[in-house]
Amino acid sequence: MKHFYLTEELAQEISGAAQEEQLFAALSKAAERMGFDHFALAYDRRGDAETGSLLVHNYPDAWASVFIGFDLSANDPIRRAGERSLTGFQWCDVDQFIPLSRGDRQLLMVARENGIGDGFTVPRHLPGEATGSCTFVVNPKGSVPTDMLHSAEILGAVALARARQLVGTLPYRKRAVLTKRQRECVLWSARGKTAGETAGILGISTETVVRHLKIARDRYAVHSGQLLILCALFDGLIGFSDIYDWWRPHERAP
Amino acid sequence: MKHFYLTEELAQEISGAAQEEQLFAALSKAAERMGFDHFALAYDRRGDAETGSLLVHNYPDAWASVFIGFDLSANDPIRRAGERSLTGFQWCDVDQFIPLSRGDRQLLMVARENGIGDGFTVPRHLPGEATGSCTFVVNPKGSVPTDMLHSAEILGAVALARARQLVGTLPYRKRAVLTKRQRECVLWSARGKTAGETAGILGISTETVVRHLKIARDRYAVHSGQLLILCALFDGLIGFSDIYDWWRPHERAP
DNA sequence: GCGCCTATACCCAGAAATGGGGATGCTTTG
DNA sequence: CAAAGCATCCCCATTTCTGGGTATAGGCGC
Repeated sequence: MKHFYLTEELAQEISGAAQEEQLFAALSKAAERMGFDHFALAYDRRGDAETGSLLVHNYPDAWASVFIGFDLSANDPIRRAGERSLTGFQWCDVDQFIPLSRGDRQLLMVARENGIGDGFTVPRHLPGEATGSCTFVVNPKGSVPTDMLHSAEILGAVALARARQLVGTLPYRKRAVLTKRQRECVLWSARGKTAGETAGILGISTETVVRHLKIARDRYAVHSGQLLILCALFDGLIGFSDIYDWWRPHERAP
Repeated sequence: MKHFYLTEELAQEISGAAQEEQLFAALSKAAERMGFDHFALAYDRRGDAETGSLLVHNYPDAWASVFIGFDLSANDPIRRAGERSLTGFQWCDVDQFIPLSRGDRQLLMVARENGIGDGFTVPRHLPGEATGSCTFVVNPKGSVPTDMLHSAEILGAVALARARQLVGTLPYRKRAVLTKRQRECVLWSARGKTAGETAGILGISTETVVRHLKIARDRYAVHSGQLLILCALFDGLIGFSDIYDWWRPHERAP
């Protein structure tokens, strides 16, 4: 496969980028070599806009100023589609992932007028920590080099992993010392049970459950049950999958 | 690169698997060809344990029965690490992602006694929809074929994408299940603020905050504030770092 | 044995959440 | 344009949480 060595070389460069500038250079080169005209790498660690996000791109100035200036990203259908795909996808296929509203189509039209044609986006998500995407774009007149999508998928993933390293992960916090019983009470609380229900499940009195939860809150020095389970979740005392099945999927308004 | 054609061929087989049995066969073959002894593919679409999850593996019977029978997966450190990594990772490196408790190490020891040595796990997450992982494992005496990790990463991702297709996607739900104001209220709630405090922060009445939170709970069809913020967290409406600074590191009892 | 921690249980009082009802402007969307 | 959704405010009653005090029994290590 003729592209393999190229991909390998570009991946090395991307993952070796020590700073944003080098990442820019490496991705610019990667996009060009693959036959794309632009790239955009966005990594968003939630909550901390200053140090928690990274946006590197070589979009045309016109589009960049429109897209970022007007904060169109909030309604970006590509971003929404990225939340529904495990793998990279071509923009012309987004309607396979999400329905496009009139506003969405309009946004894509405006993009086209600003030099942004079709594209290929590699999404990655870390539940509770961050979302990111790496996009390669061609001009409106050009077409996506479909024989390079495999490479684009790999390079996008590499770039996102590097972005996460540059941005930094969330600081680690040591596990709290909760006893077994306390953890059980926290877990059932996280599953939406009231103290009374938990008492029934564990076969102890409501008062005791209340007491366990109070001690757990004290341990974490928080004053609300919400924060308590977030602490426990972040500590790894409980995991998302411990609670997946306890809130029902339910039908939401179409 | 000598592995390239192999990877390509195996990827074709995996992504072409029409049913679970074929996926099993394709992944068995892939694991073997790469120099691994076992594989395990887990895909968990939220909320529907019966049709929403897929578990395919060729682990030794002893370990499979222990691991699944005793539901050790709930405490699996590999699973937790997978929630903290954008890319595939080797098991011997998990302590770079999460701290290992004594129980965690014990679990890994037990695994080792049951024929499960080191491994390489490819995690993928879709916030609000599912989490999955594809793992390749070597025997305790063997060692992970590090020159094949690139292939493993690709094949794991392909397998997970196929698993998602087999399991089916969740019916599309637009991201803004919650309006901006509702999200704000949820966020401050997650930060441990009461409705009254949130009202002060947002400059609206307490009643309105209460109403927003009620609507949010209704949207997710849950009955507690705890579950509400977990839903929001899982949906990606809020992130850990949104709340990280709102619960104090606090000194815990030594 | 003694101290420390844990699990268990109970009481109280105030604060907060939860689940209903209704109403008004305003923007967005089809 | 008309319908839908959003943000805002108000009322109500009930349940649950939260924080404080107190106590007994058992396990564990020193």
